[in-house]
Amino acid sequence: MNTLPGDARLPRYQQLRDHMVEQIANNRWRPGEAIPTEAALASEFQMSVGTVRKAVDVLVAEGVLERQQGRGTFIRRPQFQSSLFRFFRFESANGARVVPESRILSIEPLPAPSAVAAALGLAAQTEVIRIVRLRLLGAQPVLAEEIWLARQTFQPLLEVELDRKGPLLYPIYETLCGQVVAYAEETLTAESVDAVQGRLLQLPEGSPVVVIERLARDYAGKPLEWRRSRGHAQHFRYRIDIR
Amino acid sequence: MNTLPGDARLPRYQQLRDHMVEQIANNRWRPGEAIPTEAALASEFQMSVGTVRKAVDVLVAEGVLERQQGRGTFIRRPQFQSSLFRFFRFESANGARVVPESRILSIEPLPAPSAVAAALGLAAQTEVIRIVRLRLLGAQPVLAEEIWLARQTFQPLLEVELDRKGPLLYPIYETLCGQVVAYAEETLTAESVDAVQGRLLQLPEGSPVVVIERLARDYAGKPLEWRRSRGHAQHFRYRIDIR
DNA sequence: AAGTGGTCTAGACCACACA
DNA sequence: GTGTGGTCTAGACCACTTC
Repeated sequence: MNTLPGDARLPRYQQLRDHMVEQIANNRWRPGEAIPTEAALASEFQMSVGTVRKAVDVLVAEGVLERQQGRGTFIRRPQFQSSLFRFFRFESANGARVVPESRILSIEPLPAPSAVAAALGLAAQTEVIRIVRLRLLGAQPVLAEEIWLARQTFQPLLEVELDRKGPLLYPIYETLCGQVVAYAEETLTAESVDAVQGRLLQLPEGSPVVVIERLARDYAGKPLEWRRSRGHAQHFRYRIDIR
Repeated sequence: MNTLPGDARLPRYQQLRDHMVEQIANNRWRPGEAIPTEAALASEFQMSVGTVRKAVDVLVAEGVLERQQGRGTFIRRPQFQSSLFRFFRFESANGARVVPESRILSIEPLPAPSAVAAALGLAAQTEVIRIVRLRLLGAQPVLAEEIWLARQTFQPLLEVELDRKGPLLYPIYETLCGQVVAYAEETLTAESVDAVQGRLLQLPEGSPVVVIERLARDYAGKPLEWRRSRGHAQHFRYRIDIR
């Protein structure tokens, strides 16, 4: 038995939803784990199973939870490497999808430029870490990325050989820095590549490139990472259903 | 009282959902109209209100219906002109969003090229209508569009002065041809503009443009229109939330 | 067989729209 | 006030997973 915090004017299923998000944000439940059964939650918070189901429905629709009939309901671990696949077609010679390798060109602490500080919600000049890296298929560069992180939180990254740890950063954030990326906002634009980026991507200056800016947040909504990725427009294809 | 058609092994709420989609597809209910109340549907199909609510929930999530507390549940009329706003920022001098004007450059019947026939689900060489038009803000072209329609269904378009009827085609399809666009699939790509399109858009050859291909369908899923729009990448910005 | 989520019921009361 | 959708209850039984 327990009582729900939060605004009592809200529907009870919303209060429960908010409470569960908070549990996840506070690492009470970890990604991949099962939450208590619907019956257990109903009895803990003195509500009917139907109300619990409605709260869970909301979180499933938001992509936070995942139901598995007969097994339980689990905290979903977001699959962010799929993000690039939504935008860029990276395929090996036989047509299988491939995660491009990663080559880190630089990683260094520096005072935050004002745009980065604003995006990450930091005071101007706060120390941040900038990572510049290339993503490659074989020898061919396909994406150039700039990644910005608060130094205070991500200091451990400066003390390891990142390139040894594979192309995906978010699992590293989780194991090394205890930070879980839960949501992200992405903005797509397109532009003509400049000389610097063109050299990185081995494209003639003026070639069309697609730019993806991403702000990644934890379950509590706190900004963790800001990154800007540029890729050759020729690999870019994005499909969407509208109504 | 009534019985539901369809696969009786499916959950009853799914059967009701399918039935309602069929009603809409057959123009039994028109966009903007209210569907029967939940209580009426429950008694008509001999199920509880909770089951009706679940069927309606699904259709609301799919964007087909819209609930209005205290008023009723309505067939949603899709607002497709907002599609371009999702991708391109068209603003007047004072920052307000504007629907670009339309200037039709050509409209003519011709045998379907094979790619168009495939997209529209027509036999090769079926007669189709091709519309080429520019979208402009003031004197400035911002989008160039190619639009393909089955001639048999859209013949009335050839017999009117389309430019007199405003920049939005879908309301015209509805009033003149009785066709309601319900869903669409869009594919985004980017490329360097060629000489022909560059002249239309008043851009130097090689400038980056974003290409949107759209296949629009009616409620029954039948393809109605295939179009390809090109716009200057500088106006392109698309934001998305991921999890 | 036991435990989980999935479907469904029949009712209650609340919040909002509208005449 | 009447009618609509919105919330919530307390059960029942089904389908699937796991032991």
